[in-house]
Amino acid sequence: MPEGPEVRRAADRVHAQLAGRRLEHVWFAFPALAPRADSLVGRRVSAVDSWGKALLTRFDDGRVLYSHNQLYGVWKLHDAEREPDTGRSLRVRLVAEGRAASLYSASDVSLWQQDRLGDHPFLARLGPDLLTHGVTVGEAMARLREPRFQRRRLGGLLLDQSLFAGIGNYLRSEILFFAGLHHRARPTDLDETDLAHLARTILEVTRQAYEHAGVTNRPEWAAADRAGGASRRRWRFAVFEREGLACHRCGTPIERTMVASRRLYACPRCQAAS
DNA sequence: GCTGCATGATGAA
DNA sequence: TCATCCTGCAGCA
Repeated sequence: MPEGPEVRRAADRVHAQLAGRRLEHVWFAFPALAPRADSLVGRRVSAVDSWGKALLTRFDDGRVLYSHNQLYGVWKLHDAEREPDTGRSLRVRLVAEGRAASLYSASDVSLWQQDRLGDHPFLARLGPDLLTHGVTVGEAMARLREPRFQRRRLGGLLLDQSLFAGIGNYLRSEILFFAGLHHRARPTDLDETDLAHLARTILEVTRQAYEHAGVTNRPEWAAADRAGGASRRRWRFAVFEREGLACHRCGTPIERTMVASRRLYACPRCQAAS
């Protein structure tokens, strides 16, 4: 569940599974963490939330479990007595009052004191989370105008977690498409109207992905794709991974390029360089 | 079975 | 900007 919206959904699920419950069993695959597992037994899970792509499991003694799934980590919820059927490697298991949450495959996990979380090297550099920190359009515009960001090209800037935490590679393509912008455009190139449109699009596409389990395509376009027999991988997005297929807006074939060492998909007509 | 790629991030240059 | 690490999996023998 790689990008911010999916991580937030995972956090919601783990929260619903464990929040308020007392831990009966804690297991860590990591040598640095394993000795501390027993010290969590008896504590309650107070909340599970996310910040960008980081998932934070909070305990009632002020400690916080940080986990980052990178490309492959996944949380599974299950009954304590029932082992999930997965060939993946178990990394974390939290069992509270008979209910369990297990983290598989993730390799970046650490335990922090709540008041020292700001020392985490990754969290320390994160910008506001678009879903959890209640960013407004005006605040997003102001952030895009900050001197350290305003002259950078959007193709690289949107992936920078210090701008807004949680935007990943598929959201970058989707946001630029819905904003009608070329990846080489800079915030300074945009007038008030276009900057507002970009800010609103960043918030809306991210929110849409959160509410619809990662689907950012417009319902009517997705329906048309599905009617044509497209797989979820194809109908899920408006442009991402649609190289060679007709743009939903103008029919021009979608193009794929590498920008900042990542795949970027765009409509050469709707997102022409200005 | 092997290879390359991936919705990610880092550190060196 | 590039190589590298992390792990799983799709695609191809």
